[in-house]
Amino acid sequence: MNEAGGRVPSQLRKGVLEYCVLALLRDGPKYGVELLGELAAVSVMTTSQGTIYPLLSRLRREGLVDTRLRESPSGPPRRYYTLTAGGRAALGEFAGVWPLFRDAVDHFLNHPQGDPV
Amino acid sequence: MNEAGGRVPSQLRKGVLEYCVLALLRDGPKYGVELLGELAAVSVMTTSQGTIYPLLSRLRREGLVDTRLRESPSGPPRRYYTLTAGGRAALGEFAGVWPLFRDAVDHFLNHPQGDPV
DNA sequence: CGAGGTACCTTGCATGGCATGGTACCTGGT
DNA sequence: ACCAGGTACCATGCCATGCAAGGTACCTCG
Repeated sequence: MNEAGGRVPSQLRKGVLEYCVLALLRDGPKYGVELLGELAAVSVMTTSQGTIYPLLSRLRREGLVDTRLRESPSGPPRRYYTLTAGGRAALGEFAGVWPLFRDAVDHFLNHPQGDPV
Repeated sequence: MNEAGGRVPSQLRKGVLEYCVLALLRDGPKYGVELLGELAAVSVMTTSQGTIYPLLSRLRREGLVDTRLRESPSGPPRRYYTLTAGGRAALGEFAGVWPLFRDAVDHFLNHPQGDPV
């Protein structure tokens, strides 16, 4: 259990983390641990290696990212992930659905006692 | 696969539907099919009986809702669900986390090429 | 008394986050 | 030469939860 947020965010991240990663890759190639850091910069998105690596493998298997192994200035080689055309398309699809979903949740949360929509 | 939205919304709903239901119950007791209808009023939240009934059973088991069987004016009796204090607390906790989560996703989606936060 | 509508519920599966544990590379100290 | 510690990658197994499919029961109407 994640102490910084508890049980709720873990379920929330389901199906969203994937697209946050794709979004981060718009800015250029990134490697696993780097992505972990950028996600954790927004604390509610903090996750672990046990989440990110299976996720990245899946993205690769589905052709949404390409990978390239590169030497590190200090440490073991890093696997850099780059968006493919398919990845860009998937991200675009999500960007279309997300606002609808977000507003729906806001709607349910913020309209007390039979407020008109 | 849900034709009205595809694979994305189904994963998005995970862990959120529960709180949308709790939010709907703030307005007073509701029964299963009624909740289905109110969720479907926002199309991205459309779901099925196979989702809602296990969910409601779980909420009851966890003490977030109370239930009461009542006769229907026409048809079989309906099981009405009411928020408990625990349910209200869970909803409040979610209402605290959700904006953080929502803004985080917006952040990742909307900040191109190294925009400062 | 059967057909159709309403309503409840269960079973089994698929998805995806997570804890845990393991491997390998590189550097720096002794 | 060797080992400790940091960095980085990856796999296994579990659990929560949405969903399709299928089942039961109540009520009304012809």
